[in-house]
Amino acid sequence: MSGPTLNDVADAAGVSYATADRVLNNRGNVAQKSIAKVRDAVERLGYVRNVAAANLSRKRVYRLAFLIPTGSNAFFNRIRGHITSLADHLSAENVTVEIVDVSAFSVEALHDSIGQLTGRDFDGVAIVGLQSDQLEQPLADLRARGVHIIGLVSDLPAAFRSAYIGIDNIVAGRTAARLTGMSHASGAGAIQTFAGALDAGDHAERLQGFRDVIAADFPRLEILDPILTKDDPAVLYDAARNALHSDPTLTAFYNVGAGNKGLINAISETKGTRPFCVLHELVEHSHMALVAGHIDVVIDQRPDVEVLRAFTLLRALIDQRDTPPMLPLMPAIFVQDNLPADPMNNPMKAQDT
Amino acid sequence: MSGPTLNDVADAAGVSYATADRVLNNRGNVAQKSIAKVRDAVERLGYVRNVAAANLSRKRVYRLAFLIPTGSNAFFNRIRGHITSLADHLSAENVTVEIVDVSAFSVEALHDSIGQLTGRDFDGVAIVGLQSDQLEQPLADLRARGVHIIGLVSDLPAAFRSAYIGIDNIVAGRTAARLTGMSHASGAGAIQTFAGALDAGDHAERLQGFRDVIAADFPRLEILDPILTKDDPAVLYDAARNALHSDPTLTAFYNVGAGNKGLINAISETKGTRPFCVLHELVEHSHMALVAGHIDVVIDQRPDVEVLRAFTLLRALIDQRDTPPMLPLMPAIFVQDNLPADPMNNPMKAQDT
DNA sequence: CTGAAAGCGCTTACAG
DNA sequence: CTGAAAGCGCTTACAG
Repeated sequence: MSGPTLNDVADAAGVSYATADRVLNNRGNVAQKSIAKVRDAVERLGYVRNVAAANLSRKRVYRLAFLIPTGSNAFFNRIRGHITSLADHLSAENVTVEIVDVSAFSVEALHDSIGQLTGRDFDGVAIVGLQSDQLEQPLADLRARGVHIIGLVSDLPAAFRSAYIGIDNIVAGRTAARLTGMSHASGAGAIQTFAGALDAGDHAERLQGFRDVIAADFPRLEILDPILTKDDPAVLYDAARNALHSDPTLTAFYNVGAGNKGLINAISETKGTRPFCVLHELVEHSHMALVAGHIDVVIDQRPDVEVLRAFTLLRALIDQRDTPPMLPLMPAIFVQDNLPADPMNNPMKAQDT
Repeated sequence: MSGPTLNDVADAAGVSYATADRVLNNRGNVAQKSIAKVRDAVERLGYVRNVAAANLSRKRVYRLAFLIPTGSNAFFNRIRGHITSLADHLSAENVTVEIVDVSAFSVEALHDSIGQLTGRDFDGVAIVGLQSDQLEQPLADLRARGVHIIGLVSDLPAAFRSAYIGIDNIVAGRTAARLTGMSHASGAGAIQTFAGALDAGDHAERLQGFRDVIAADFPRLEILDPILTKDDPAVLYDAARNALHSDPTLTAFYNVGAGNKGLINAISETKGTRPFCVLHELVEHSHMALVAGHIDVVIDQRPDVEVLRAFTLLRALIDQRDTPPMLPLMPAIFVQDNLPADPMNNPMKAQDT
């Protein structure tokens, strides 16, 4: 069962255990001839290292940090919850994690936070990033210390992180459009869109995916220009209320950004029929709105899966293992009937994708 | 970081390492007084056993078996694929798995297969079950040998297995109904349903969930009685073709069962508009049909997650650990835009829910 | 450049 | 009922 051990390899190669270990872990200081013999033996025996044993021996500790935007944003609170709950689970496997709060949307704040990480002796960090070359220097410094870096939910400058974990926002927008289109049964309609800001990459991308699908497959639907909300519930509330009252021809609402509480409140105060309503991220209030029938569809990026993948990836990176193949993450569609039982939607074992 | 070890516990309790171990693992033969002292020390120190070290030491091997229905059923082929790919991953952790083929839908065949397992020295088995008291005897025998048993996808008599992993089919049917209803934009319509057979519990349940939602929230939609297909693509093909030609008032198709290839073929041969179409299980042909626009929605039970959970649960059971909390599995909704990149939809780490 | 040895946190005989 | 010791497969000083 257990396959050959390093001992078997060393024997087969005719070298000592220590030497076999050296070539396997590229510790250097080994004669070419020995390297060849060991490599050969590994090949022949099909040796595969026992990671559990290795970690036990090494007393490997994984010191991880997550840089997460602060604020009352329900989505990031959910992310926080997933991190803590997984960290809890993983404390038995010698991983410790620290969640570092960063001012949302501020390049400067992020720059400084990354800088502060540098002295801290972390092994790996996951960062909810921004696209700005101002971040390159602190990221490079961090990396120079041997810290592994990945982007989470929102990417960092690509050359300065080992991987990115997040959904494709164009796909998320397309998915929203598909369901919105469906809901019109090939009838005509007008869709009011909302966005936080259009210079933030992800909102623009979602909107674009949305437009692409509507244009291609639902040509009878008109998309009204997005109302910009700064993701502020109060702005959403006013805008939605106003749209609801002043434009009875609207057949759908689509908010690509946050601040949904305001949108939901505006809808719930309206009597009679309402527009078909799609928004992003399953959090407590969107969950409740789905159940109450105030909205129809939530497109969710599965933060539980994202967090789980972040841990898996970071550990693999730290162990210098091949990183497991990470398929693109696809957004999940929720209606009121397939809602997860647990409001936190906990990663159980999480194990599940 | 690493917390207290059993050594610390033994010291604190004033007993030997071996004795501490005995009470922790309930090996018996320990004085009440010692037990109390150890329990107390564990409590005080917050000791938590290092599973990796335990397994390393024990040379624990997990011999698992999966009993899966044979046949060309694409869904079960997908299940098989997930099992093999995960098994591959887990071979490094000393788990071996054998997939045992069983004739589909046959209580006798299942009875015999379970019987044959009894001599085989497995530690845990996952069985795609049937509800029949004929299975109780062989299950009881198997269990008497210390084999852990769980139901997978379709349950066994509940008293004779430790857990069941599968979706709630009523929920699956409700979800299908929600999307079907949505697609009518509060217009009227008529839905042709298809089912393999109505005595098979899961089909009846899906249909019921479907009916419940339509009746409650989409009263203008009429549900036609299901055409029974035995999940045979040829039957589906003929029935769908016939319905398409003879009843132009149909606005939707819903197949609760398998045999979708036939349904898809019938639709793809039809010119002009077609009914809105919802079916179950994402497999190669339903995936392609979604992409091609022959169907609109696939409700999927996430076999990757199910298989992953089966492994996790079986190992926990075998280790006599508390089984991780398993939230009810919710069906996933796929449209052509949020389809997984990998046709096999591999459980990466799978880790994800 | 190479080896022998201790130790990671546990389990499993074995001997009292 | 209790303990001392070997061993699981590795890594890490330490000594050549």
